[in-house]
Amino acid sequence: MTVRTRVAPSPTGDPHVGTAYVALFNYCFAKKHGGQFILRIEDTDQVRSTASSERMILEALRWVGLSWDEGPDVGGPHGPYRQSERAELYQEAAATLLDSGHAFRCFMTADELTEARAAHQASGATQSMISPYTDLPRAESDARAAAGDAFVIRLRTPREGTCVIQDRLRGAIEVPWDQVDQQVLLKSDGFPTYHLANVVDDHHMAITHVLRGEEWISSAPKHQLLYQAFGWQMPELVHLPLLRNPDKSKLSKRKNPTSILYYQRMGFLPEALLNYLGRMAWSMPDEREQFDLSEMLEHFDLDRISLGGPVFDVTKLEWLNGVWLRDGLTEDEYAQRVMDWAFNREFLGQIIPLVRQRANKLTDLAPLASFFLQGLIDLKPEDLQGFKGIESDDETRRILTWSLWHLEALAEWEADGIQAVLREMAEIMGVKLRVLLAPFFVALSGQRSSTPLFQTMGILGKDIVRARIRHAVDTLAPISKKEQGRWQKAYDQAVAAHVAALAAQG
RNA sequence: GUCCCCAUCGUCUAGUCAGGCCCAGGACACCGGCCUUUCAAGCCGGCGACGCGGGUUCAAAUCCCGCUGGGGACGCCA
Repeated sequence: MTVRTRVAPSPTGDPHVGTAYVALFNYCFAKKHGGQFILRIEDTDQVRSTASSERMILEALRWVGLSWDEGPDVGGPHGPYRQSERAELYQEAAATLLDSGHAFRCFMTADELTEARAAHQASGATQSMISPYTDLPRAESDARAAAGDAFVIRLRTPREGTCVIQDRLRGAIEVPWDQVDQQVLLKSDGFPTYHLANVVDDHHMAITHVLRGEEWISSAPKHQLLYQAFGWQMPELVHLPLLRNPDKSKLSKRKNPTSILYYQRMGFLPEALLNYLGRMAWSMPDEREQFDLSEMLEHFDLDRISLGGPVFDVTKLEWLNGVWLRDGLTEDEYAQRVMDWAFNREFLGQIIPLVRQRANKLTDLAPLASFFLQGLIDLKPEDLQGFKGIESDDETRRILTWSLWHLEALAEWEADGIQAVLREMAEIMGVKLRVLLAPFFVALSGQRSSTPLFQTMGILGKDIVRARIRHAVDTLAPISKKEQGRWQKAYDQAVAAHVAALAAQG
């Protein structure tokens, strides 16, 4: 049997380093065994999936040096490789489960569900919740469906006994069945959830081994149940430890830059980033720190995976990147990398229009544009003090923090959208736009005035902006847990009040 | 709260499955020194961990149990 693995990112945001980490291990495992590595796009969330996210994820994975044998861009014998294009397959699968009694229709509305969940929680129940439609006779269920009542299809789960799943790294894992919920398999929009789609696709794509994040362990019983219901052979499960923030929680963009694009923009080499990800939970037999993909592949062994969740330590990544920069490249290659990174037509082309009116000589460009080429900006508290219209450090910190939160909601990171969001923020906070913006100039460029802010932010990119703003806030004073909670509440209320006011206006 | 996973320096880890070679090795960071016109880089040195308690054993970082701690899941997200 040929080993076949896959990585299945969801195109709902920026390319995540965790995706590259999981992809790397899947790639190495498949290739080590002479097998194939597949890339599949899990875009069953109609609301959040975007084409641009998918494009960025593919580009980012290629950038770090990964490639796949089958995927939406390269095709393959088991396509299509985008779940939104495989809808029929899941519908059929769901119908099969309905007929075999392994699944049932649930007619609860979203509101009913929310209420039931609250009641369930309040009751102090220690078992998973059960739908009132679990045992609705099939004829009645069919009748309601035919009448046009909205429904989802849920998995019928055993209520007694213990489920045993096998994890390649951990051995047997036992989960009481009464803890396993009646997972929605098909949503009311007719699209499958991850759970159904992933089982159906892994089977049809002949996936033999699933290397995925540890966060999936708790849904493994449901997946196993599905394989059994379909009468399919289940792939071997390998749950990888999760990448962590410095505080040990699951790596998240609120606490740490997680986008591959950020590390690219910050001047990390793809080889170094991939090398570093290969050092997460894994080590070379001789413990060497620097290695490339082919070397990792040569020595890859699942048994060398350690199970403690590794903290993604940017400082060590920086050191490793330095090693690559110093020892891994010839001078010509180095020069080429610098050009690829920022000294190219495309990147300079974005910056030139912003600086040319402000410069009399080419030498004027360096001081005007240097911050486009920097990482974090070195700031002293005084740099962020004495703004007209701002009374205190806390006000500055709040302006920056709230604005950052507000910007998170932006679907597409470009100047016009950024402008709209910040204008709205000024209104919400009841300050003039120019007052609100003043700290941004310093936080982002280190100077009181610079190139036009919104366009500048667009070019810098979401992650650099986020990192610099956070750094500026920290320069004045790090946000304490208490403050975080208080501000979040106040922010939510202010936004709600603003929305209400707008609605009242008509 | 319930269930599940995990546990070696601050961080990444070797060693754990096949107990003795480990009063625990390497790397990052930090501190000190050497080199050097400066700063880096490099080299040398220092600091620093088997979470706790019970067992099993001649012998435990390694095996077993409990506790504690950390993490994850509990969505018509993935």
